[in-house]
Amino acid sequence: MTKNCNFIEKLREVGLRPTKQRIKICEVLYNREKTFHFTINDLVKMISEKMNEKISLATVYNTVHAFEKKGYLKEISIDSHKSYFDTNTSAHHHFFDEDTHELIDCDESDIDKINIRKNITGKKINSVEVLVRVASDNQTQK
Amino acid sequence: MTKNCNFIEKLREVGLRPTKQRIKICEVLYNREKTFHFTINDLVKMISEKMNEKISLATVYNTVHAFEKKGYLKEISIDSHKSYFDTNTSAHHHFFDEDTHELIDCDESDIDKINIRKNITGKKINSVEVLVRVASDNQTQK
DNA sequence: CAACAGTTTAGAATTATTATAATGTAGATT
DNA sequence: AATCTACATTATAATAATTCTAAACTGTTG
Ligand SMILES: [Mn+2]
Ligand SMILES: [Mn+2]
Ligand SMILES: [Zn+2]
Ligand SMILES: [Zn+2]
Repeated sequence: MTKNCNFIEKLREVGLRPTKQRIKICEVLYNREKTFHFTINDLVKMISEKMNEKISLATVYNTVHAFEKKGYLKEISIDSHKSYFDTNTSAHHHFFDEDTHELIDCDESDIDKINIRKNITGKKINSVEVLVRVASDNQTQK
Repeated sequence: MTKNCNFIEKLREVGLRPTKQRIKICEVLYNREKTFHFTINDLVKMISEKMNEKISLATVYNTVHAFEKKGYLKEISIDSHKSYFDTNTSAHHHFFDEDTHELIDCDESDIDKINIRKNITGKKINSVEVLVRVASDNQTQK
C-alpha cells in the first residue's frame, strides 16, 4: 500500500501542487494492486463512496486531465460515446466486451508484435494499438 | 456514377423506405470514387454545400444511424470526443493523423494478419482492428 | 504569518446527441 | 385517382457530457 507522502512527492516531481483533492484522487486511482479502467463517472462514484469527501465534478475533470497530460493516466478510445481512462499508461492492447462494456488489458504475449509496412512521409508512428471486440458466444452478433 | 434508382433499390433491399432525404444522403455518401471518413458535422456541411436542399439535423442523425444498423456505414472510435463514420464497411485498420485529425485506411497489405493467442471463455471475437497514430516527424510528440 | 499564484468550487455555458410530438409522405388499398 | 396508414421528417425541447467563469480558498515561498 502506497503511502500518501509518496503521492505528494510524485505530484511534486511533475510540478503539480499536492492539494488534498489531488492526493485523494491518487489514493483512489493508485492505491491498489492492479491497474484498471474507468470513466469520469466511475471515478466520481468511487470518490464519493470510498471517501467521505466530496470533490467537485469540475475538479475531477481538471485533475484527470492534468494527470493525463503528465502521463499518470491514458485515455482509451473504444466507444465514441464515452471516455475511458486507464491507470496502465504503458503501450498495450485491449479486449472490449461489448456485452458488459468492460475493457480488459492484453498481456504482452497475447498478441504478436504488429509490423507496419506502410510509412507515411513526414510522419512518425506514435502508437500502434489493437482493439479486439468480443461478445457472448451464443447471442446474435452485431 | 451510381444512379439514384440504384440507391432506391439498395434502400428497399434492406427495408428502408427510399425517401428523398435518404436518397440525398446516399448521393453525398456513395456517389464517388473512393470511400471516405466523416463526422456528422462534415456530413451536414456537405449536404448544405453540395445540395441546395436542407435536411434537418435530427434526420441526418437518424439516417446515419439507420445506415449504420443496416451495414451501409461503420462507426470508428479514435477520439472519444468525436464520432467518425466510414463508408468503407469492411474490416480494416486505420492510421490517424494526430496533427490534422485525418483518418486514413490501411491496405490489406500494410499490416500482417493479427494473431490473438488469448481466448476469453464464452466470448467470441467480433473484430480485431489496429489504430496507428502518427504525427509530424519534427514536432514534439505528445 | 503575509502575499501570491495556483486550485477548487458551484453554477452557467457549450456541444453533441436524443426525445417529442406535430406534420408530411411513400406505398398500399380502394 | 382519392384515400389510408405506417413510417419518416421536422423544429424544437430535453438530456448528457464536458468546459468555462469568476469568486473563494489554500499550498508554498520568503
Ligand atoms: Mn479528454
Ligand atoms: Mn453512434
Ligand atoms: Zn488498459
Ligand atoms: Zn476506414
